[in-house]
Amino acid sequence: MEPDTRSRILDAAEKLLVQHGLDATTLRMITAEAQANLAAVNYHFGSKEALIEAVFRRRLTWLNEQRIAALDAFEAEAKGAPLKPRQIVEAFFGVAIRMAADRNGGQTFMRLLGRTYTEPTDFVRTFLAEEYAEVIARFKAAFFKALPDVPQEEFLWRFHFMMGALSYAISGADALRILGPVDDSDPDALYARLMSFLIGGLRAPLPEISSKPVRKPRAKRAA
Amino acid sequence: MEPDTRSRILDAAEKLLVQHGLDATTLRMITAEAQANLAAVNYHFGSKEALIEAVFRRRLTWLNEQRIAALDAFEAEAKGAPLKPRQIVEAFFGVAIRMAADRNGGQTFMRLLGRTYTEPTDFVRTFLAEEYAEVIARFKAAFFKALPDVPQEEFLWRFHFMMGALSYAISGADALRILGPVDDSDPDALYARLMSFLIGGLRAPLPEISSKPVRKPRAKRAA
DNA sequence: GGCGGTTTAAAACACTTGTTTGAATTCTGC
DNA sequence: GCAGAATTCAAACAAGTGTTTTAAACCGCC
Repeated sequence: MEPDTRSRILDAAEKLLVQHGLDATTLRMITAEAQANLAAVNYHFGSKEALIEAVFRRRLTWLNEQRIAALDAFEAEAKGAPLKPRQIVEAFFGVAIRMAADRNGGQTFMRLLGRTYTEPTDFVRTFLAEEYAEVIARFKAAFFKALPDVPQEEFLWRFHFMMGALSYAISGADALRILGPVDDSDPDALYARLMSFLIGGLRAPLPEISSKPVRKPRAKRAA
Repeated sequence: MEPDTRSRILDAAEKLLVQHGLDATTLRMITAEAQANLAAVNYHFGSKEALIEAVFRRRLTWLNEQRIAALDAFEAEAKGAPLKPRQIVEAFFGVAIRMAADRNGGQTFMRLLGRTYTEPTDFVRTFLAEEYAEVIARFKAAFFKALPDVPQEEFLWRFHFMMGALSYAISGADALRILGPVDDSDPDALYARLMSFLIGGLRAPLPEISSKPVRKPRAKRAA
């Protein structure tokens, strides 16, 4: 209860949004959790949409700055030479995983982000796109330089797949409970696991794609 | 307008749920799209929750039956020998991708499923868990047989990551628009891309989990 | 025909949503 | 102290939610 109302609302909103989703989280839930008056959110933020945007922006800008900083560091170290794919993956996804490991709010936020990425309300999507624009451009360039023989479109898809794996990695045991009981308490282990999976997927042999529909070599069941 | 009201409602609900999410989709939107009366959904299904459950169950049971059938076919072919990891991946994820390629409703549903897996309302999660129970058990067993060196927990995580990649693969251009313009019109290409990525990730070298004192001495390739 | 069960229709139900209002209260600088 | 701004508060707002109700229309069938 110590920080000011505005911060308490942001924290409460972050926590509840990841639990219930964007639409199912009501202002009354948020203000109750934040021990603030209902009207406070409209007073401090103007609307529910603006509040949600503030929740995202608060951490997302920082996250992407960290990503770019990590990339800068690797590139300075490389002195113009192409980076190793592993370094680029580390700069983008490692930073995210590390933020997700931060019990001090970062974990909550990353789960929210992972969930929202595929399920965007329109206003969140456009806002996410602009917030990601710079970091995406930087990493695309780095990857094309590191793996010049990988077609652009192919790489974009793999990057997309990697984002999916990251998202599920962060949402963690919530969804994993469907598969079976696992331990997600060790962030270092999760980091190592995800990294090796991502690198393996990124460096997989390029698929053979013909422009015309190909017959799928599939073993039809005998039954 | 040809089929009966119940089917029209199911189709309309499926279409709208993937567009707006579980909570943001209202019964009035659904009944308007289905050209049915508002009360029809409560008459035919009992409640909104029951309708959503029916939307999922209609295709999900069939999907998982297909997965088990595909696994059965491979196992019959192998005559007791362990399957190749690629076959198991094909049986689980290939079937899903192929259903997602079906423009005749399957695509819509798979996007809905991928989105819902990480963002589950409580009742959807418990229902998903029971609907997945059998297929998960079968595939866990097949994988453990095929890759005896891989610790169970390690495999569960990789399976989880693969689900994430699948989910993003299916949600496709919607989310990819953040990365840049790509073509997701060719389902065969998507299938080939995802498969090679998944196999690459699954067969990646096992990570070294340093935090635990017990080391895995046989940390060779995962397959 | 007309009847019984099934389906649709319109309206109202009780409730929750985000937002606004206008008066109290607290804080700030002097 | 105290004016003036900033913040909090309780209450109400209009609009939208899922659900229920009641009557009307439809259907197959003897």
